[in-house]
Amino acid sequence: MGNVAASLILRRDGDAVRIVERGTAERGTVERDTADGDRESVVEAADFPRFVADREATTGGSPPRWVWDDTTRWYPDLLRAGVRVHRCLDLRLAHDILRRSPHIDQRTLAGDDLARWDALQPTTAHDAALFDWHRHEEHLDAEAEYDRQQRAVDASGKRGPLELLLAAESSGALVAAEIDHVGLPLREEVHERLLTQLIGARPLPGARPAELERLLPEIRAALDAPDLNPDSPKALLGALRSAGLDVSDTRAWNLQQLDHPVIAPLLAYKKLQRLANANGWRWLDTWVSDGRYQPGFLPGGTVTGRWTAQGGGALSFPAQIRGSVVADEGWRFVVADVAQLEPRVLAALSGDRAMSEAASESDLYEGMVKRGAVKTRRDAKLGMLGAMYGSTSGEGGRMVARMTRLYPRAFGFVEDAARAGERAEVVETYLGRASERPTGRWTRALGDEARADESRERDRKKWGRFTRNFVVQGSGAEWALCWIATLRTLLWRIGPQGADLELADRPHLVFFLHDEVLVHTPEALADEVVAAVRTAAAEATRIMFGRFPIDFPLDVDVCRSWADADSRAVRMDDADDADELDAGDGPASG
DNA sequence: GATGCTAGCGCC
DNA sequence: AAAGGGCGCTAGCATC
Repeated sequence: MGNVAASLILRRDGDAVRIVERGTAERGTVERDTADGDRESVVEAADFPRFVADREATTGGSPPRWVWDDTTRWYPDLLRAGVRVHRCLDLRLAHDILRRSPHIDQRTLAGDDLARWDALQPTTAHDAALFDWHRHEEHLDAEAEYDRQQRAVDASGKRGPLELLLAAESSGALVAAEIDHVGLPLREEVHERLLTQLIGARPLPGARPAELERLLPEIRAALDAPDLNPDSPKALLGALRSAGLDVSDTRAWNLQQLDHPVIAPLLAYKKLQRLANANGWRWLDTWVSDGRYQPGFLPGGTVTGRWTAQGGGALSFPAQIRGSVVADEGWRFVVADVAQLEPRVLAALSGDRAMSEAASESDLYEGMVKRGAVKTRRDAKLGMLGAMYGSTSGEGGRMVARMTRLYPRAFGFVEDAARAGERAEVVETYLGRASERPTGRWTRALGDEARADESRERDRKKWGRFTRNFVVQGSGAEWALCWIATLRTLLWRIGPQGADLELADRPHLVFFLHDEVLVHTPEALADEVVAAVRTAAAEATRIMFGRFPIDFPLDVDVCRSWADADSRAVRMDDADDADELDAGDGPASG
């Protein structure tokens, strides 16, 4: 990720910020740069944003790296002050990764405040309002932790991949903070109109929306259950059974198979009720203001390294309401997603040439069909999903068995990961994020003495499916982090340059969803943004996999509304299997 | 009234 | 007999 001119290690000290500047004569070493020496300065909190802005502006070509305990404790304030940084090292996120890594000598990370670093949690907008800004972290010694981490990584034997992982993770933290800062453009009036069309006008507090109120008597009549509340799964299940329907749960997919007058209105009701609950008026009031939705992204929130979000449901933003996401006047969205990210990552991490050859097609599954490996796209997909999730029976299981002969390296790779998990071993992503160790009931299930017990055997298999998927999902998340980190840097160079131009004035990332990004950009710069998105993907591939031949083709759309980014929909229409497999197109694959 | 759990469904 | 991974979020419901 380029040469680092200097690391500036930050620590809050009362109402001031103490900054230790460490030259890095030799990248990654802990030795102090004797030519330059450590410089320590103390800056009043009020002057800190300007200090950062100056350093960002004056370090010609080689911006500093800000080393801080936790991006969520530093960066939002800077962004509010109009200051953006090029790069950082997030010690909290790095600590989490290193603490789990089997390549790290954990003694190297041990310090007086180890437990505090272990327990350090990101702050949220909610916390920020509750707690004084330096209450939690003022005693955390970033300099000591930084030194420990550097030593640990240097001695790990995996320095290159781990440094890349920590850099990518840290860049992700910057992206997340920036997205939360600017927000996703979402027009309240469009959303309200959409809700009104689908479920009726905004109801009075406590009342059901009109469309639900309309469906309710139909459902009750069809089941001869005049007081039924369909929102109660228990009551609904009872009513369905009383009506003579043979059901064991009330899932929509199961109800769909049944032939009964209640099914149509009930499924319609469930669908609309879900929308009203998850993304209705209350959601709008809570999470959207002044035309912006703030997703509350938490980088590294998942064991596999995928992000999570808190509160607003950002990671399950329904396709149904993406029409509310509308670019500003004179602006556009550039929407890009990767087709079959995880299968492609698997081909590369296992070094499976046959699979990477099939991946030279924009549709990996068609590539397999075209090369005669499988008969239909549907078969290819069932087999790939089965391999990544651990199907053992049914069509998926059969395809896994067949395709294992065609792609022994890729299929063997996930198989090995599953076996390792079943033996209670830790598995790793491509860059070295380690899976958590089994605890609690899992420890018992994975012990040697557990062999004969059926329920423990089930648990053992389940843990194997987790580690099987971990290596693929986690490595896919790493590719995606490299992608958005590079894209973020490229976007900053597009369009007019100037210190007075803030993030929201330029092309900027507004959403990230595992394998998909949204960039909000002035219309005139959209073509440049499209090129940047593609360049960043190619660069991510090179950074991760070097010369191994693997393609990560993107579907890119320039549009006014997220709903108009229809490459995904078109591809699913073309497919012969959109309805047979789960609602999406597989894991983070499009 | 607060808390923790499950069922169900949304996303990848 | 069947056996697909990772999440968040809501309402309902049991419990304290």
